Amino acid sequence: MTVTETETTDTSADICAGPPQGNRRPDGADRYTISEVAALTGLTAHTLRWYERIGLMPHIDRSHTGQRRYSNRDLDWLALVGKLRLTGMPVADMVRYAELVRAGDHTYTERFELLKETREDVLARIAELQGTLAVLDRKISFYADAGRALASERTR
Amino acid sequence: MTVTETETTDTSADICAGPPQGNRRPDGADRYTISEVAALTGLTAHTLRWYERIGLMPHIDRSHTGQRRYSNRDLDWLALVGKLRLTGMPVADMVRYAELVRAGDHTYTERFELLKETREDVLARIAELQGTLAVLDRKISFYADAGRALASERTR
DNA sequence: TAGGACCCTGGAGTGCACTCCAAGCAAGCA
DNA sequence: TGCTTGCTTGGAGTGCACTCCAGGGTCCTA
Repeated sequence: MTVTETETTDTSADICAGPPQGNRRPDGADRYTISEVAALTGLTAHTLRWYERIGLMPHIDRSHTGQRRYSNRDLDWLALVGKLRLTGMPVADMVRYAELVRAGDHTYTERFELLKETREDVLARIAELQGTLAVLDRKISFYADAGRALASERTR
Repeated sequence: MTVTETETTDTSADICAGPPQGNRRPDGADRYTISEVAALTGLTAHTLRWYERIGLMPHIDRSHTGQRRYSNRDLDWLALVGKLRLTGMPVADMVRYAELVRAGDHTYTERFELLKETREDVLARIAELQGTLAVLDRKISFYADAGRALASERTR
């Protein structure tokens, strides 16, 4: 049995994926230029090349003249990277994950652990934000009350 | 009527305030040194001085020899700043808010708007994170299934 | 009154995640 | 054939949020 990242192909369950990365080409005809991928992902061409340089991308296929040709699979990987980036995960950690994927099946457990840790981080982050939301809501209602008091002062 | 930030004194409703900023001194005896505030807030003394330099803090009281003496009110402000920082609000925006507070009552509406915008940002951020959580959960269960398959393969 | 811990300042340095640049090659079109 | 547009590279530059340093003053305790 082989544990690969092919499952990233399933993006059907994605909720609120940033910029709509709609018009994909069917598998087999999926050879996107860097600027097409930039448009599709919302990243700049600069950033895409940089991701590759630091090892965050698998080796991208090239045209006969050396230009990058991205596949649907590369797009899936970028979608995952985008999600992980949203969690605030440092790029270095994402590179580590990419290395594990490249290294093959024996890194399976480590990947699993990394994902579970990330999940915990995300839950903690959500809790933090909800705490902040509570503070914000108290302040907002304070200002709203003050606003009403000010208004009634004017009409008095 | 005066709309000040005295309401920040009420921290009773704070949920999950980062490092427990418990042992405060009673109002009137609240003259903390910079290192005490550092311990209380989890910020470094460097960062506290830097916050002051960029205008993120009100003017901090000084001892007769020029050393900073923070008050409970300063601590409250720092708690709010900490919350806003958690939302990912840029420091420049927090400085803007601080300026509005310093400027007085006539900035009331602007502050209100800023808080409401921030609230929207936080809600959007939470939604994003929940989207990421969904992706993470799918991947995690994929790995868990793969793990079970691998295990049953071994016992076969 | 000596020593060590703490505090002050302006300015320089750090780490991260991009972001841009210069110089050159390649493809499509008038 | 020239022009425009897009792609290539290594390396340098940017903006943010700290983080640290040098050189000096202050506080407290023995």
